[in-house]
Amino acid sequence: MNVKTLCLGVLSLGDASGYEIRKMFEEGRFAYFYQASYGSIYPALAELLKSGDVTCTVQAQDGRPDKKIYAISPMGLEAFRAALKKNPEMDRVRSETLFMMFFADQMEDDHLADVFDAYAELHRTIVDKIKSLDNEGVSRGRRFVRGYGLAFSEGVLKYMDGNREALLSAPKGEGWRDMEALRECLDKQREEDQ
Amino acid sequence: MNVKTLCLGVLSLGDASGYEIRKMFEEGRFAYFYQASYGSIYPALAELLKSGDVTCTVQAQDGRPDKKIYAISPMGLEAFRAALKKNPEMDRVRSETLFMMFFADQMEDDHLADVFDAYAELHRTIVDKIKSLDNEGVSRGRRFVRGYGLAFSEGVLKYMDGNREALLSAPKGEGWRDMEALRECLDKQREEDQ
DNA sequence: CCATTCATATATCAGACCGATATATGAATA
DNA sequence: TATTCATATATCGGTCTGATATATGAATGG
Repeated sequence: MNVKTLCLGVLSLGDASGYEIRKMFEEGRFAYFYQASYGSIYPALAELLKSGDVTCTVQAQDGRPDKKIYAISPMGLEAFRAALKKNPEMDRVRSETLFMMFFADQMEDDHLADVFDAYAELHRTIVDKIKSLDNEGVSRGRRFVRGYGLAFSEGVLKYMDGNREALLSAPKGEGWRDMEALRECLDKQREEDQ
Repeated sequence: MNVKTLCLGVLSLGDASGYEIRKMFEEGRFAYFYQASYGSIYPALAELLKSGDVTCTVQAQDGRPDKKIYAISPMGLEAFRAALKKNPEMDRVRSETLFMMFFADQMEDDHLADVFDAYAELHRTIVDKIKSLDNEGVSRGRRFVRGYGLAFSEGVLKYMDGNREALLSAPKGEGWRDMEALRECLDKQREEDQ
């Protein structure tokens, strides 16, 4: 599912500018489960315009650059519907926080606690945000992804709150090595190589 | 956190080949919260070798290509530790399933049910897999990310199981448009433009 | 009151990453 | 026996990102 399909999805709900589309993916309603940046959105819109999948009108603004409003075309809607008929690819997650915490034993205790607490706070913020949303007149698909997001953040938050001390106070485990042991290892290897 | 840092993280736990590193990210212990492919791993290892952050030994194998085993160096371990001292970037998630389900009203009912059920089954598989793991002798960081993953999948699975019928049977909402209404809209716009 | 930062707008481009592909083996499956 | 998968090494064209550029006004801080 490339960025052109993402843009068609957005436009299937209503006309929007490139700036607005980016905002939805980086800060708005899609931000929790998909991202797209200016670097891919504007080229995608240009190609969609070229292929006839979208149309574009320019709005002059007072004291601001002109605004380009994109609208999906029947051809574009058909292309989007075709994409919805496919089987989705596997989710792809990149969490620097979880990756770092996997190496908790190699982190400084204070920093580990900071990273942990910031992540918990982020989930708290997400829970509060989703709970404050009004679901009246909202499509079932949108309600579902909100509920999914709420269940996800509440679930991990509960786990984190209940395991904070267990993690931060646990003894450092096996399988990691400190600097001295590694240097000895490499020194010995260098001697053997000579 | 680029792929070189990811590789250093892996090698801080033990020596590994490029093939093994890729397996850990695409199928193994990191797959749920980070990915890296051959296309980025091999170039990253080459650069780490060049910069002295890793060392490499070649193992001949019977009837198979030679195996290159990479080991982290003291310099590399220092670089990884420096990375762990930083604040992590925001998580980035790309979920084609959630994006598609956001547009549930535009999906065919049978396909919507198929995608939903496949996603629920995936989470069930994750729950079973994590529950079957033996946590004895496992580092606290690793235990934490397992617990986090379990809480996440259990939480969303419970939500999905409890909301399946509500989603699949809900009436199609507002805010979307069918093909005919859109065509009318565009026809009218075209008339106005002439 | 002025400088800085943020928001609203349009874009581009160098660099990072991916997935398909290539090559070379053996093992498993139909 | 042919096909597919696993174990190994890589590369490269295509996609995407994030920083940057330009052009405005609004908000904030000194």
